[in-house]
Amino acid sequence: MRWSNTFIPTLRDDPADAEAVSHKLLVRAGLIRQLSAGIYSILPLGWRVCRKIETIVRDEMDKMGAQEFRLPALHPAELWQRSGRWDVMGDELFRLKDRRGAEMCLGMTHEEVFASIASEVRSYRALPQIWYQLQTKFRDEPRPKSGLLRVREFVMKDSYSLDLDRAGLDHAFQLHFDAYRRIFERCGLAPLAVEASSGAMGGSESIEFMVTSDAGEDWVASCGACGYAANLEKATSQLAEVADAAGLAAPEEFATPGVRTIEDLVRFEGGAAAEHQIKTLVYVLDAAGREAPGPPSHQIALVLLRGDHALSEQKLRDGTGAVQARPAQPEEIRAALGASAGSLGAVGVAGIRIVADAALEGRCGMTTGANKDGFHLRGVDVARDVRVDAWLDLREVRAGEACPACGAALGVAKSIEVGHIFKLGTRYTEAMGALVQDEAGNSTPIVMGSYGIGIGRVMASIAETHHDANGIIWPVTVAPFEVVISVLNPGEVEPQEAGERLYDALRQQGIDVVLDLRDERPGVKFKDADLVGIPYRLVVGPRGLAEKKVEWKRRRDGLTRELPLDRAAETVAEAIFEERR
RNA sequence: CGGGCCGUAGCGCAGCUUGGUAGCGCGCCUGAAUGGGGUUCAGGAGGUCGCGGGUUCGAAUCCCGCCGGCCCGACCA
Repeated sequence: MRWSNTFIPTLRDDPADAEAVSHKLLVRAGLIRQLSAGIYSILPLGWRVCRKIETIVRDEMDKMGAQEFRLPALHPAELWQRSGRWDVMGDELFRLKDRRGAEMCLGMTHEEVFASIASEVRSYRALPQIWYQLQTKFRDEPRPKSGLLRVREFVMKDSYSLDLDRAGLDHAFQLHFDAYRRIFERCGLAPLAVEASSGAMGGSESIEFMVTSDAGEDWVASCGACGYAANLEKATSQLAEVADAAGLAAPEEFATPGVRTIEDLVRFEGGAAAEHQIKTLVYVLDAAGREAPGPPSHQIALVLLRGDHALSEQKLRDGTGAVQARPAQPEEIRAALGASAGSLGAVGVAGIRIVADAALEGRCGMTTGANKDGFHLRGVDVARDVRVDAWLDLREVRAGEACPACGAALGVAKSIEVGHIFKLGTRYTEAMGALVQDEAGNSTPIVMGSYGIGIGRVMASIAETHHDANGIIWPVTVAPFEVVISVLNPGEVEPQEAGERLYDALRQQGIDVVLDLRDERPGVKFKDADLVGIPYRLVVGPRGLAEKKVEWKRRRDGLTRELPLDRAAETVAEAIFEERR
């Protein structure tokens, strides 16, 4: 390609509405343009990067024996109604009607479609299968942000494993785990594989691939000592024992005028330290759970935590089976408990579901609200005074707490989710009637797994982690071009011809090269090459040409060498072959 | 969905308080010089001032409504 007739609209200024580094750089370097909130056009340079990422993904998928499909993006409502997700997915599912008024939606993922196709698999002998596609997903995110990191329309590699049993699923899951490792590594990323919540997807086990970055939106707890890593939605830690004072014979009410928060009560004369308080939160859960179809019903629940602990809403959802969980409104709280936030407690409460964090188990001498505005109870013995329906892990882990595996201090870092793999089980295959006959002739639902990688998010994550003050620094494996030849005096015959010869020679070696013959000042070409992030630059200018040499510069670290003109193509090609892997 | 900020040329912005024929920088086009890190000079093109309504002799500017975008929060497979 020639730079002059390739559409590379670089910008000098950061776009005003961009915050994330990758957003600024991808726009400035001319890879993407925004069309609407969370909707982006991929420009030629961006598309080159995406295609290289896709090629790596396809290569690794094909290596595990997966077969590529192309499924529709437009789905009939009926499909989603069958799995129950039509009601569960809420506003995130783009819904529309066709001309006859039939309800449809745009696919946010493809478990339903693949499972319905899988219903044509009738015999265990046809298993296992791994099916995949690269295709556009639509999710009406409440808040798109950070350029390509969180969007409403994006391309995903999604794959689905079909197996006769759990052991088969475990194997397919492991194949994906290993393939994902290689894919990200080849893209220049080193994501952490972390335990994650499966959320509304359902299933028994899931692992996210997380790239540490401030632009990320998930928090990951990880242990530098033993390698334990988990999304904060799932992470646990070891807690130090708290010594309780001898309890009272019964809870004792005391006046606490003006006390509204845990902190207030810590400071209050006759109050209690936070770890000796019970935090009482009121939540509204949809009780239907994820198995039952139809619109969910709602239920008030009390959520109890140690005073100094924070609730993880995802753990609450996971622990209770709720799909939605939201804090109750003040009126709902008053109706349920007869008091307002600040004086709430679970002692003596009947007829309301009570879930408690495991850290409260066996505690006594605790202080909590009395369900009477301006009053609290002290001397509460949890086992004796509170009717707990379920003990759950509800607490959000904090940095510095002890690793559950080895006891070392956990770190917590912001991360971008670039991939997620799920062991789904039989939820979708049962719903879609994807049953096979096993060896004994019994009909049994296919066991399914699902696995996703966001292509655009991978591209943005690379930009997010590979850049400097001058622009992006693409790894050779995904770079829009591997080499740029900057000809400094394009108006003169000799440099131009030298540039063209180099260009032809590199093309012949199979190198992805762009020739910059634009009538621009050298500085402009250098700035553009750096901004766009091309890994290698060859400079053909009068200075070197006088000695039959060209300058070879590596973007990554600025390493510069003089190469003899007649050997340059060969030398550069060798270096690139080395880095392609 | 709650809170905040913002829509003026391809990009970045000023003008709005105090209404009077729309401006700056970059980029773009033409010409000249220059030629190893966004060079310089001269000339030029380009705008329904987000949309609709109102007030006014007159609205980018004041008022009302709507739409769109960004950030924080809620939410998020």
